[in-house]
Order: sequence, then structure tokens, then C-alpha cells
Amino acid sequence: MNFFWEQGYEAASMRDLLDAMEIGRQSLYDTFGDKHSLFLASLKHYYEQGMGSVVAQLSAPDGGLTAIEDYFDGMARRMSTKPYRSCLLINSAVELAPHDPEVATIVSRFVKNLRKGFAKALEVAERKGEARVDDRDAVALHLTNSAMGLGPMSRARVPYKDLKLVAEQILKNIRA
Amino acid sequence: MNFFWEQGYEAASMRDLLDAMEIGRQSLYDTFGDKHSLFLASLKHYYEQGMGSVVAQLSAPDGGLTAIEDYFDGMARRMSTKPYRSCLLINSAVELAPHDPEVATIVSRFVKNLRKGFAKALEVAERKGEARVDDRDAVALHLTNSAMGLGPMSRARVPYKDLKLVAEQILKNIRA
DNA sequence: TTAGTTCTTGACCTATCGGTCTAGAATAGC
DNA sequence: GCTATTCTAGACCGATAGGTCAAGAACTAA
Repeated sequence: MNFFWEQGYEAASMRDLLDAMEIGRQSLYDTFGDKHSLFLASLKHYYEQGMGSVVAQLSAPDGGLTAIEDYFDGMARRMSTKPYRSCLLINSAVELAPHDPEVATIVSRFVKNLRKGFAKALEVAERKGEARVDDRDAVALHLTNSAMGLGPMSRARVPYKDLKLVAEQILKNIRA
Repeated sequence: MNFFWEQGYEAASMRDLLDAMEIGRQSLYDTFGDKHSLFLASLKHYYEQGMGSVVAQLSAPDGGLTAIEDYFDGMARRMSTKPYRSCLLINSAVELAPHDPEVATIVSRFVKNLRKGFAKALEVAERKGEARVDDRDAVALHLTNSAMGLGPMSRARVPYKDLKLVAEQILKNIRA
């Protein structure tokens, strides 16, 4: 997963992956079948063990604006650590989704969940009086778009301080 | 250029490129050298003949808010036309920039110019009384991030009406 | 101890990758 | 009409891609 995350799908050769995983060739093929299946397993793992819980925290009943802030701060920080890997789901959306239906399905589900998460967080924030938005769904969509933007930004080597500035600006726009 | 734009760098084989370009194999190698040089030529062409002028229009002395609006509307529209190609510069940032210094340089220059363009448009908008922003550079950065977000969004098949909604929301945030 | 399973090693396979070479066809300039 | 350059067609190249096979090593359980 980490290797695909850094290198992308096509640029990661099975040789490199085997070296990185430090297992035997046959073990890998016995366990995962082929490269594409291995990638799908990686992407699902990333989603379920990684981003899934991060997205889920947006829907926390006591989250609200803090949950949104944590999301963007966390993303900005993760995006800016040593190997600039961006986010595997965003990378996959760009590189593979157009000609890989299975990847497209996973990516699409992620985007929908993220959008729902933001909508929920906004709802809580409104109830707590932290935010005031006229069209909650449109704002949730805008937040989703901003989240996706951080991927290309980090790969373009935009430094942490600027990503942090983006995160602050996003929050400023919805804060009451 | 169009083929790379749709398929990405690695996924586009020289065979496919030759078919798409409808020229002889040797003509291509004589003219461009190799695949990587061909790609760089494509990316530069895309930048100079395509995005360059779009970005430049942001700095138009009479642009202001309208220029920003046109930029996002245009992007949303272009992103949503038949083959969902996103933007070649954003695609390249994600797929290649981390391990391709030459691509990284072009992409980085693009991001900087886009940011400057937004800053200039905001300056004009403020002077015309169309917008009021507290930290112009931070807002420009935020707009840049939003622009980058449209790439992954379109590749994730988010429909036009939603991208349009994102564009409207962006404008709403800076309008006076 | 021993039988059965799992893991590792590395030789091996075919297909395709990017790229070269050559010889003929077309197209220019004069 | 002739020469020189450019383009095309397609055979060809080594390297490497993803993937298979077979045999031995290591571990597990009774």
C-alpha cells in the first residue's frame, strides 16, 4: 500500500513491490493473485483502515466545526510529511479511475462519503451555533472539493505552511 | 497531448500514441526524440497554448471578480466534457511530479502563476468594490487549492451540475 | 518423529515496452 | 527531370513487464 501510495500504480513494478514488501514472489501471487488485485486490496485497506475512520469522525455527534478543522489540519499535516504521497484515493482517482471501473467505484464511494461527512459536521456545527451556512449541501460539496485540492497541491510541493493557510481559510469561510 | 491528457503518462504506450497521432514511427522519434521528451513537449504545449492564456486572463486589468468567475466556470465546463480528462497539469502533478524533476518544475511554475493570477484578480476586484478580503494572498491560495480540487473531482465523475455548484460557492465566499 | 502445509528461491515464460534500423515512397526545390 | 530531403512501413532489438513453475527450506501439529 505504501509503495503504491508513493509511486502510483503503473510506476510501481512487481519487482520493486516485492523488494519493498520483503516477501517471496510466490507468497505474493498466492496471496493476492495479480498486480491489479494487490492494488485493489491496498486501496481498500487504505480506505477501510485509514481514511474511513478519518471521514467517519466528521460525523461525530459532538464534532461540528472542530471535526472539520481537525480533518483539514490532519490532511495538511499528512500531505506534508517526508515522501509527498498525497492521498492514495486522490492519486487513484486521477491516475486510474477513468479507465478502471473497480477503482472508480471505490473512489466514487469515498467522495460521496466525504461529502456526507462534511454535511453532517456542518449540521452539528449549525446546531451548536458555530457556523451559519445557507445551502448546507453546496458548502459540503465545496469542502469536498477543497479536500481534493490538497492532493495535487502537496504533489506540486506546496509547503506545509501554505496548506495550513488553506485550511485556515476554509474554516474562516464557514465560521459564524 | 490529447492522448496523454486522457490516459496519463505511463498508461499511454508509444504504439497507442502513434495510432492516435496517425504518423509514422520514425517521424515521431526524429521529431521528439523519445517518449519523455514527447511528453514534456505536450505538457509545455498545453501550458503555453492552453492554460497559459486562461491563467493570464485572471490578471486582466478590467477582470476582477468576473475573471475569477470565468475561470472556474470554464474549468468546470472543460472538466465535464466527454472524455473526463481533468487538466493535464493537475494529472501530471499527481502522477509524475514526485519522481520527475522536469515535470515538477513546470507544474510548480503553473501553480505559482495561478496563485499570482488569483491575487491580481482579487486586487482588481477589491478596487472595483466587488470583493472584500482580509488576507489577499491567503484567499488566492485558497482559490488555487479549489482550482486543483476540480481535477480529482472530475476524474471521480462528479457531474457538471455539482462542479458548477462548487464554482458558485467559491464566488459566494469572496463576493462583497 | 514425521506428515502436511506454508514460505522462499530463482529459473523460466510470453508479451509488450520503448527504441533502432533499413529500404522504399513521397515530396520538395531548382 | 533530377537531386535531396522528409516521411512511411514494418521488420527487428534488448530490456523489462507481469506472471508461472518446480524444488527445497522452514515451520506446524500430532
